[in-house]
Amino acid sequence: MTTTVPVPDGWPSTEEQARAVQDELREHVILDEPGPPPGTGHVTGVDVAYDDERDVVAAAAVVLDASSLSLVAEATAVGRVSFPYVPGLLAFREIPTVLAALDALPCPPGLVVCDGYGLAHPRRFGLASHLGVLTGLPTIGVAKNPFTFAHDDPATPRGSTSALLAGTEEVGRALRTRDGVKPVFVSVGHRVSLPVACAHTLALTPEYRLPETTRRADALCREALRRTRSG
DNA sequence: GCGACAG
DNA sequence: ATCTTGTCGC
Repeated sequence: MTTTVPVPDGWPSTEEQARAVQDELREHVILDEPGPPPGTGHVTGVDVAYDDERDVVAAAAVVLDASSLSLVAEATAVGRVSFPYVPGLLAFREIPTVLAALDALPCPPGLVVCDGYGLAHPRRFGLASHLGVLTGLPTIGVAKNPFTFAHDDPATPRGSTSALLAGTEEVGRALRTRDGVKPVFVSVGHRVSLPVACAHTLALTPEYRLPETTRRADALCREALRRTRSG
């Protein structure tokens, strides 16, 4: 079942408004909790796919058992594109529909894994941070690119890390999830520590570079978008 | 001022 | 993100 969502009332309509929202909500991020132990409970991946031509966005939330990585539940939602893509303001484009997909789940999500950044953000409030503050859930961000941040190449073996740096501040880590393959970029969202976020990411990558959560959420939201086009 | 820039 | 064929390899 796919739920349909409108753009929320009061949603920012300018970049200036959106940045002001980030500056305000940032105060509510919790950074001093370790987060759920890797391999226990639920882990949920969220992702979105777009059809800018038709102004449609589809989101998916996929709940896995953290220990076996088997499917527990999944939900999708479709909505209107709520913001243009602006680097640093990605959350305003994705969050309304992602929230609807999470709400449609029949069980608690546990840790939420986002496709993008949390703390590693120009104002230290990326998608994962934003989603965490709005839901109260523990969240992390796992991105495929280093954005504007600096990093050294991690050593070759899976599990190797290097700091993601904004100046001298460590805002995340480059984490090698497969031997010799381009690393992913992990940052903290809400209520999870950086070492625990990296441990979760490793637990979610037994076979591929990207976490099973995001792989499955990606496949599901694309399928939901296709159903929107044909049905 | 110019370019770069998560998805 | 999305547009897109074949191709090399496990």
